[in-house]
Parts: sequence; C-alpha cells; structure tokens
Amino acid sequence: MHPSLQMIHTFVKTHLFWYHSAMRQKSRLQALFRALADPTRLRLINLMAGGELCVCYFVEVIDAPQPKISRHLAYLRRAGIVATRREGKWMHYRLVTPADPHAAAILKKTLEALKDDKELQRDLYRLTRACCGPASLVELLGAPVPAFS
Amino acid sequence: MHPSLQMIHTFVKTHLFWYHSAMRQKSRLQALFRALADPTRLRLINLMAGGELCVCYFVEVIDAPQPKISRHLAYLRRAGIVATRREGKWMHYRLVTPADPHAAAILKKTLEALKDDKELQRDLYRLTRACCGPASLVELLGAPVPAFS
DNA sequence: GGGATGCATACGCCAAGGCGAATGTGTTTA
DNA sequence: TAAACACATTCGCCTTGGCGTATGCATCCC
Repeated sequence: MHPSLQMIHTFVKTHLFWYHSAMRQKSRLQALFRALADPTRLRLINLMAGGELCVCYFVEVIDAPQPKISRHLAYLRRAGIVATRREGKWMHYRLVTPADPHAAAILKKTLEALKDDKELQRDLYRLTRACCGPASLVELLGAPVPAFS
Repeated sequence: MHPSLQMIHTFVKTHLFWYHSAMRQKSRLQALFRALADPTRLRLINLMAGGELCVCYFVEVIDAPQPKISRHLAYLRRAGIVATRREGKWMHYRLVTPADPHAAAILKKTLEALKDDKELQRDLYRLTRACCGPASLVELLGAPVPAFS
C-alpha cells in the first residue's frame, strides 16, 4: 500500500470510529448477531424495549459496575441498534429500528423472545422498583422518570 | 469447591464436550447468535437451506480449506443448528429446527434474510454448478447428488 | 470556581475463537 | 492389507472482546 494511503488508513482506524466499524463489518447481519451474542447486551436491549432509559437505571437493574454497562451500550451504539439523547447530566438510550428490514425483523423477533425469558422478566420487575418503588432512583438521585410502557 | 467436585468438573470440562458447552451458555439465544455471528457459518447455513449437503460441496462452493469448513460445521453442530448423517465416506449436513420456538423463529427469519443477499445468491449458483454443471463433483468424485430445492 | 454527579474511555489482563498447517480417523477401493 | 479418499481434530499463532480498575470529560450545584 502507498505510504500516504497507509497514513490515511491508520488515521481512519484510530480516529474515525464509525467509519472504521463500518469498514470492518462483512455484513449487516453479522454485526447484528455479534451485538446480540452477549447476555448483558440482551438484558440491556430487553430493558429498553419499553422505552428509553438513562444509564443509572441499567446500572441499578443489572447490578454491574457502571463502566461495564457503558461499554456494552457503546457496543450497541456502534452496531446501530441504539441511539442516545442527552438531558443534562443524564444520557438516555433507546432502541432504534435498523435500516435493513431483515435486521429489523430479526431484532423484533429477538425482543419477543426476550419477553418470554423468566430472568429478563425479573429485570423488568426490578426496573419498576428502581423507578417507582420506595427508595427509587427517581427520589434518591432525582433521576428522570422513564416513560416505559 | 470440594476437591472431588473439582475433579469432576475438570473431567467434565475436558471430556464431555456437550455438557460443557451446555453449561457455558447463559441462554439458548446467546448460543444461537454466537453461531450466526460469522460470515462463513452464514454461508454454510444459506447453502443448507435447500436441503442436506455433504462437506465436499461446501469446500467447493466456499472455496476455503477443508479444515476450516469442518471446524465451522462442528461449531454449528455444537450449537444444535445442524445435524449429520453418514453415507459411506460422505458426511451430510442438514439444518435442524431448534427446540426453542423463539430460536426457531429467529433462525427462520435469518434464512429469509440470507436469501436476499447477493453474495449468498452467488453461492447457490456455484452450488448448482458444482452439482450439475460440467466437471461437477458428482461426475468427478462420484459425490452424492444433493436433493436441494 | 470548585466539588459532586453521571457517564465515557483507557489500560492491562485474560479467555474465546478464527486461521493455516499438520496430523488423526473412518471408509472404500484396489 | 495397503493405499486412497472424505472428513475430523490438533496445534501454535493471532485478533477480538470481555472484565476490573483507574482515569477523563461533561454537566450541575453550592
């Protein structure tokens, strides 16, 4: 490869995150499956199925270190499955429908499957407690009330 | 852990492959997604969609070293996505429907998605040539004629 | 402005798994 | 029975990505 092209490639690989991840994926489907092939990410997706949530709820419900949650959310964002919205200190994450209709259909089926999982149903229960129960994050931290279904 | 239990666990982990892989998977879905998160395996699955095939066709169509094909087929077998049938020297691989109806639905959607992929359509074209075209595997090696649709 | 809060990223370590090359195993054929 | 064939497995190397820990960055509050 020509030196200047090598430099460009190195720059792209180092700095342009989205371009880099787009270059690496052989197919949209493969990227989707890699994103779904992790238990924590499946839990996150299941929690977002009811509507957008801010990170503190994920940390509370999943009961994992915050960097772990953030890393998985970043992975989902790179895969184009979730989008973010900033509201002051809080970052809200929500599911987005993939552009590829096939990927969208597979993600939809996946969400239906997650809905039937016992452990993931417990996550949703813990989410309602984190939001609305006694000593909820809403009143403890002033966290924004999620508008989940 | 009690020493004897540790010994059992070590034995299981070393020798009982199925049990080990079953222990490791947090959920059926995660195992399915890991199996689908590879371009070669997606190509294999797409080729099997029309019916069972023996390994030589995969090697011919994918144009990859035979051990690579065998390794990916073994991965799919461990994931419970394919089954095998021996016929003399030849090993036939076929798709099987997962026991979990959700996994089955997702796999079905995936197969539909693969059907629309241009590159994978070229694989199917190459398969017809490998079977039925001039200098096909059927007449070169006496390979069994696949009964694909 | 300075601390506190909410979240993101960097770093080092480790396991999973993909690859080519070599070798092993089971079956047919000569 | 030995060679040929079809396929499976093993080995060493490397990349991906998961994790905890520490740190960086942005925003809000006093």
